[in-house]
Amino acid sequence: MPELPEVETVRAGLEKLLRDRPVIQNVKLMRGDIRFPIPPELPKRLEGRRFEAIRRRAKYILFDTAQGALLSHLGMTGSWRFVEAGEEDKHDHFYIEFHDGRRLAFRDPRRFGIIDWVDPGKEREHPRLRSLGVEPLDASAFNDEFLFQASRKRTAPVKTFIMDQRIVVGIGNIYASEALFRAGVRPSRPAGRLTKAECARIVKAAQEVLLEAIAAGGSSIRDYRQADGEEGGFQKRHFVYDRKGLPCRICGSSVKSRVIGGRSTYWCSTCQS
DNA sequence: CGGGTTACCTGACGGC
DNA sequence: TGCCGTCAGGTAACCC
Repeated sequence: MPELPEVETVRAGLEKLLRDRPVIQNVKLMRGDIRFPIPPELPKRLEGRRFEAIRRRAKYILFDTAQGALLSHLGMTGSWRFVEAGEEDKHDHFYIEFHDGRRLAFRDPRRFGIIDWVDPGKEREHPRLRSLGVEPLDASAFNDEFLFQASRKRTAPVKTFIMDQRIVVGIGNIYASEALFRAGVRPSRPAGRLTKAECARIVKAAQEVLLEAIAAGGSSIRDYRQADGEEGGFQKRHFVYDRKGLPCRICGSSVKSRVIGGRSTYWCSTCQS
């Protein structure tokens, strides 16, 4: 579900809402049965501490404390939300209760999310973080030369390639289709046959679409909400995603869709080659 | 190693 | 109304 813009929106929202750095009074584990079990020692790591900073790496959010960090991935349906009395849900996996009386819940109906603990100084070797590729908004790392070199001899479709988190992080199923539309490159093109110029267009398009989506608060298709509960607004500005059979917003021809790499993929066969 | 498929889960939606 | 099939912002574990 959430890709880089949604995760970044949630991170920024949490950072703002927790700016006064309230002390964590207690952590209540409700159910630990997500993809990988929630570490049972989470409460003792967090209680009595405060979040010194809230950062993002790829689609992960890191909540820094003085003695390590809480790591979260939202999977498809994960969310962080402040929950008032009476707003509890059976899909709440744990609550973080602050001294000021607020209660932050990690909610994840489909349970594809990840919660883990990162020991101080061990970020680079953490199993979930160590194989991640470059940040797409880091222009010094994600550029035409990088994408061109990384894609040589790769036969996978370019859409699958740019969604590979070991290459470049943060791009998921929505923004892969949207970026390739803007770049004028068909998603089925073998990555290894992209020209340098096409790589440059893909990099620029991906950075633009991610930044615009962040500015709009992300895309709310189904579950996703910002940290304050509001919907994102970028879904209104999708050119192709979820628009099968509808007219291309540029040329009017019917938007195409088929499964590539196991994921629904959208493109305009007139605008993209 | 690269590339392809399957599995993990719940809930929403459309067709009958 | 209800039942059933399909699909969903992701990723890890397999297989070849």
